[in-house]
Amino acid sequence: MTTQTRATLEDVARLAGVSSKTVSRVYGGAASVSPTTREAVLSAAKRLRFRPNTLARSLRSGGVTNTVAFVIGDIRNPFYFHVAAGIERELAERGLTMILATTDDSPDSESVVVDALIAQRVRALLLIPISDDQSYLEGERQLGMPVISVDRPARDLVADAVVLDNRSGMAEAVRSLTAIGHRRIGFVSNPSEMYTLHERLTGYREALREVGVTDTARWERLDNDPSITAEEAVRSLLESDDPPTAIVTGNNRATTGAMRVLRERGGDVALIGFDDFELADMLGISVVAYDTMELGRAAARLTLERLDDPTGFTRQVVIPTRLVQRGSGEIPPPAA
Amino acid sequence: MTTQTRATLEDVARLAGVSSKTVSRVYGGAASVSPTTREAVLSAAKRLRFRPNTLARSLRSGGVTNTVAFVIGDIRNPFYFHVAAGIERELAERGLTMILATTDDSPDSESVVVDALIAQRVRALLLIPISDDQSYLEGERQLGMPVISVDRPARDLVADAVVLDNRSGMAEAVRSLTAIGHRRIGFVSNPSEMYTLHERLTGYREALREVGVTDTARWERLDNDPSITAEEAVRSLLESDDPPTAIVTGNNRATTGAMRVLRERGGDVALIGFDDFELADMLGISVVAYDTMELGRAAARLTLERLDDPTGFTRQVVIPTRLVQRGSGEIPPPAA
DNA sequence: AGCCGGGATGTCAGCGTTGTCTCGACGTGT
DNA sequence: ACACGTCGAGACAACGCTGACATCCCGGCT
Repeated sequence: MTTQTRATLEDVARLAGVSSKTVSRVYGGAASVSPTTREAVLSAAKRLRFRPNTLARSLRSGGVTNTVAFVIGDIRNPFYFHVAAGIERELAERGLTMILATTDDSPDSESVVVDALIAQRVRALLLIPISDDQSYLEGERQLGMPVISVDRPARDLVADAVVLDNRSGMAEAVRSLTAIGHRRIGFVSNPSEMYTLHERLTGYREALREVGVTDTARWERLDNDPSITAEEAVRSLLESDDPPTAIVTGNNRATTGAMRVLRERGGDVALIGFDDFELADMLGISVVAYDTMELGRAAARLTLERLDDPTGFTRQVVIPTRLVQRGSGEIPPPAA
Repeated sequence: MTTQTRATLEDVARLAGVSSKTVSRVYGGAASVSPTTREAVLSAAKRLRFRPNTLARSLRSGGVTNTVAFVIGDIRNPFYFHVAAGIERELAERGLTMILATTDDSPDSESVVVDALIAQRVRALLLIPISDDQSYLEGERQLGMPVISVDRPARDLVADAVVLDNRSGMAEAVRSLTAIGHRRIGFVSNPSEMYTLHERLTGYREALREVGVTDTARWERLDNDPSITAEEAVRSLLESDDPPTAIVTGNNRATTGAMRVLRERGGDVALIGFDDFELADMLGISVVAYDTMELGRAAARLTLERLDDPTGFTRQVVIPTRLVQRGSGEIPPPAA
């Protein structure tokens, strides 16, 4: 009574009394099939619970699937999944499916994971680069596979990319602090990815240089040693000979860490974080915010663009940031 | 100079001077190939940038892919993502890939989305059911497709499931409140899914009945009207004739809402939320917590189990909850 | 010398689908 | 009555791969 095996075009054709090609035509759309035949086919298909086999279809039609891969480092990071959400949304509108793959933040596994995806003949590749060389993708690119780099540019590979306006976002934050009189401003970052850190740090230095502060090294705490937490970094800053009157952080984990320390110490040090986070409004934390989902959407749009025009010039899309003032960033320095 | 089309087994075979079957054997693993030949094949493959075509392989070998689908309502919900993370982790260890699909919380699109996934011949189907009838999956189940229901049981379908211990989790929370003297306890929930809401509400009522409180209706605010926010619900509760001295919430959005209202009113009403959330520790909010990733991991393990033993009895895994006391839930009633 | 076993390789067909080509039937215009 | 175009439908091959089976060669045994 139960079908042991899945129905194929042939099965449907046999039941409907037509050839398999006719069934194919019914599903394929375009070609001409008489209404009577179409009906017969559809009812047979329904009876057999027929589902066209996308695999076979893809194989026949030049190996093109409707699947796009998004490669991320660590799926637990909420940042990544907001981006993924944006991608998924935008792709779904074009009937593309997103498949998510992770490298567990291990640079070595990046190319392994990507290889597996290519073996699955994904239609395009979106990735947050973590290895320091993406040149292994050059061949794919030449074969027409769109490669889109997200959150940071690819290394040694010409590829479309979507990045944040890291530098000016951070500069804006620091300027808002110097505007109210701060000069000694700390920069704290958790171990984090080189590119974004570098850009944000540059923005920080630029903004301070504008008000004549050039020797910022003593206020920079960017330990890439994962054993040193942002909390410790902030404590060491505040206990130094020349403690800052304000702190900016390089990412949201650092912001939370800094927040905890500043809270327990009482609140006269200003704080502005990079990356918005839930409940930041409630906690009164000023941040450099941006539309995380839009980062994904933009990446997806770039993908579609590249699919439509494989030989076009590669583009880099920059997502703007904005300073959200909620209190913590508007605390003036002690002696004004 | 650039290969215009992707290399196939044939191409590699020709270059290596062997038959395509031999190349297949090199990649397939098991069979015996002399070291010399293997070398020749591998170097030819490398030269041609050959990547085996998983699609073709799957097609040939009975249409089985290594892809598992996870169907969720709204990808922006962080809850889903933690679950997805758990699934991905657990599946990756077995070489399975997770593909994420969303229904945009529209019950009607559930079966459409699932259909598309089946057309892709996914190996198993994990879903957070949102339509009120999953019987359309019965055929697939009979064809041996594992169907795992996550966070709530499937409707009208025998399927493995992973759920939270909603009822006793909530009961524990309420008991902790009655233990310190609360009797008038409000239950506030945002519009949310029926099953979990029902279970949690039942736990709430049970715990109150244990201390002789049976008429709880006046303290229940479970508007499924999305236009009524949790904030409003809490306000209306507090302004009623018989205001509660403590509030429990049915999900994390409701918790945040309640928290905001209680904060602005000053803090003599106790609050325990269902679902943990980031920074809850910092805000001192007591919650019923559970391991979100574990929910996903358990679902994935169930999937693997069902793949290994397609005819075994279906199981329901219950993820335990635990009460995390952080202050807001330990506020005693005014007149103790 | 003749036979057997087994390792290394090849041949062939077919997985489910669709592109290409072909064929028959029917309608139209002269 | 005949040529011609159009439309619906089928036959066949092929997409890239692997399972089943065949073949070949060589060492070891009687």
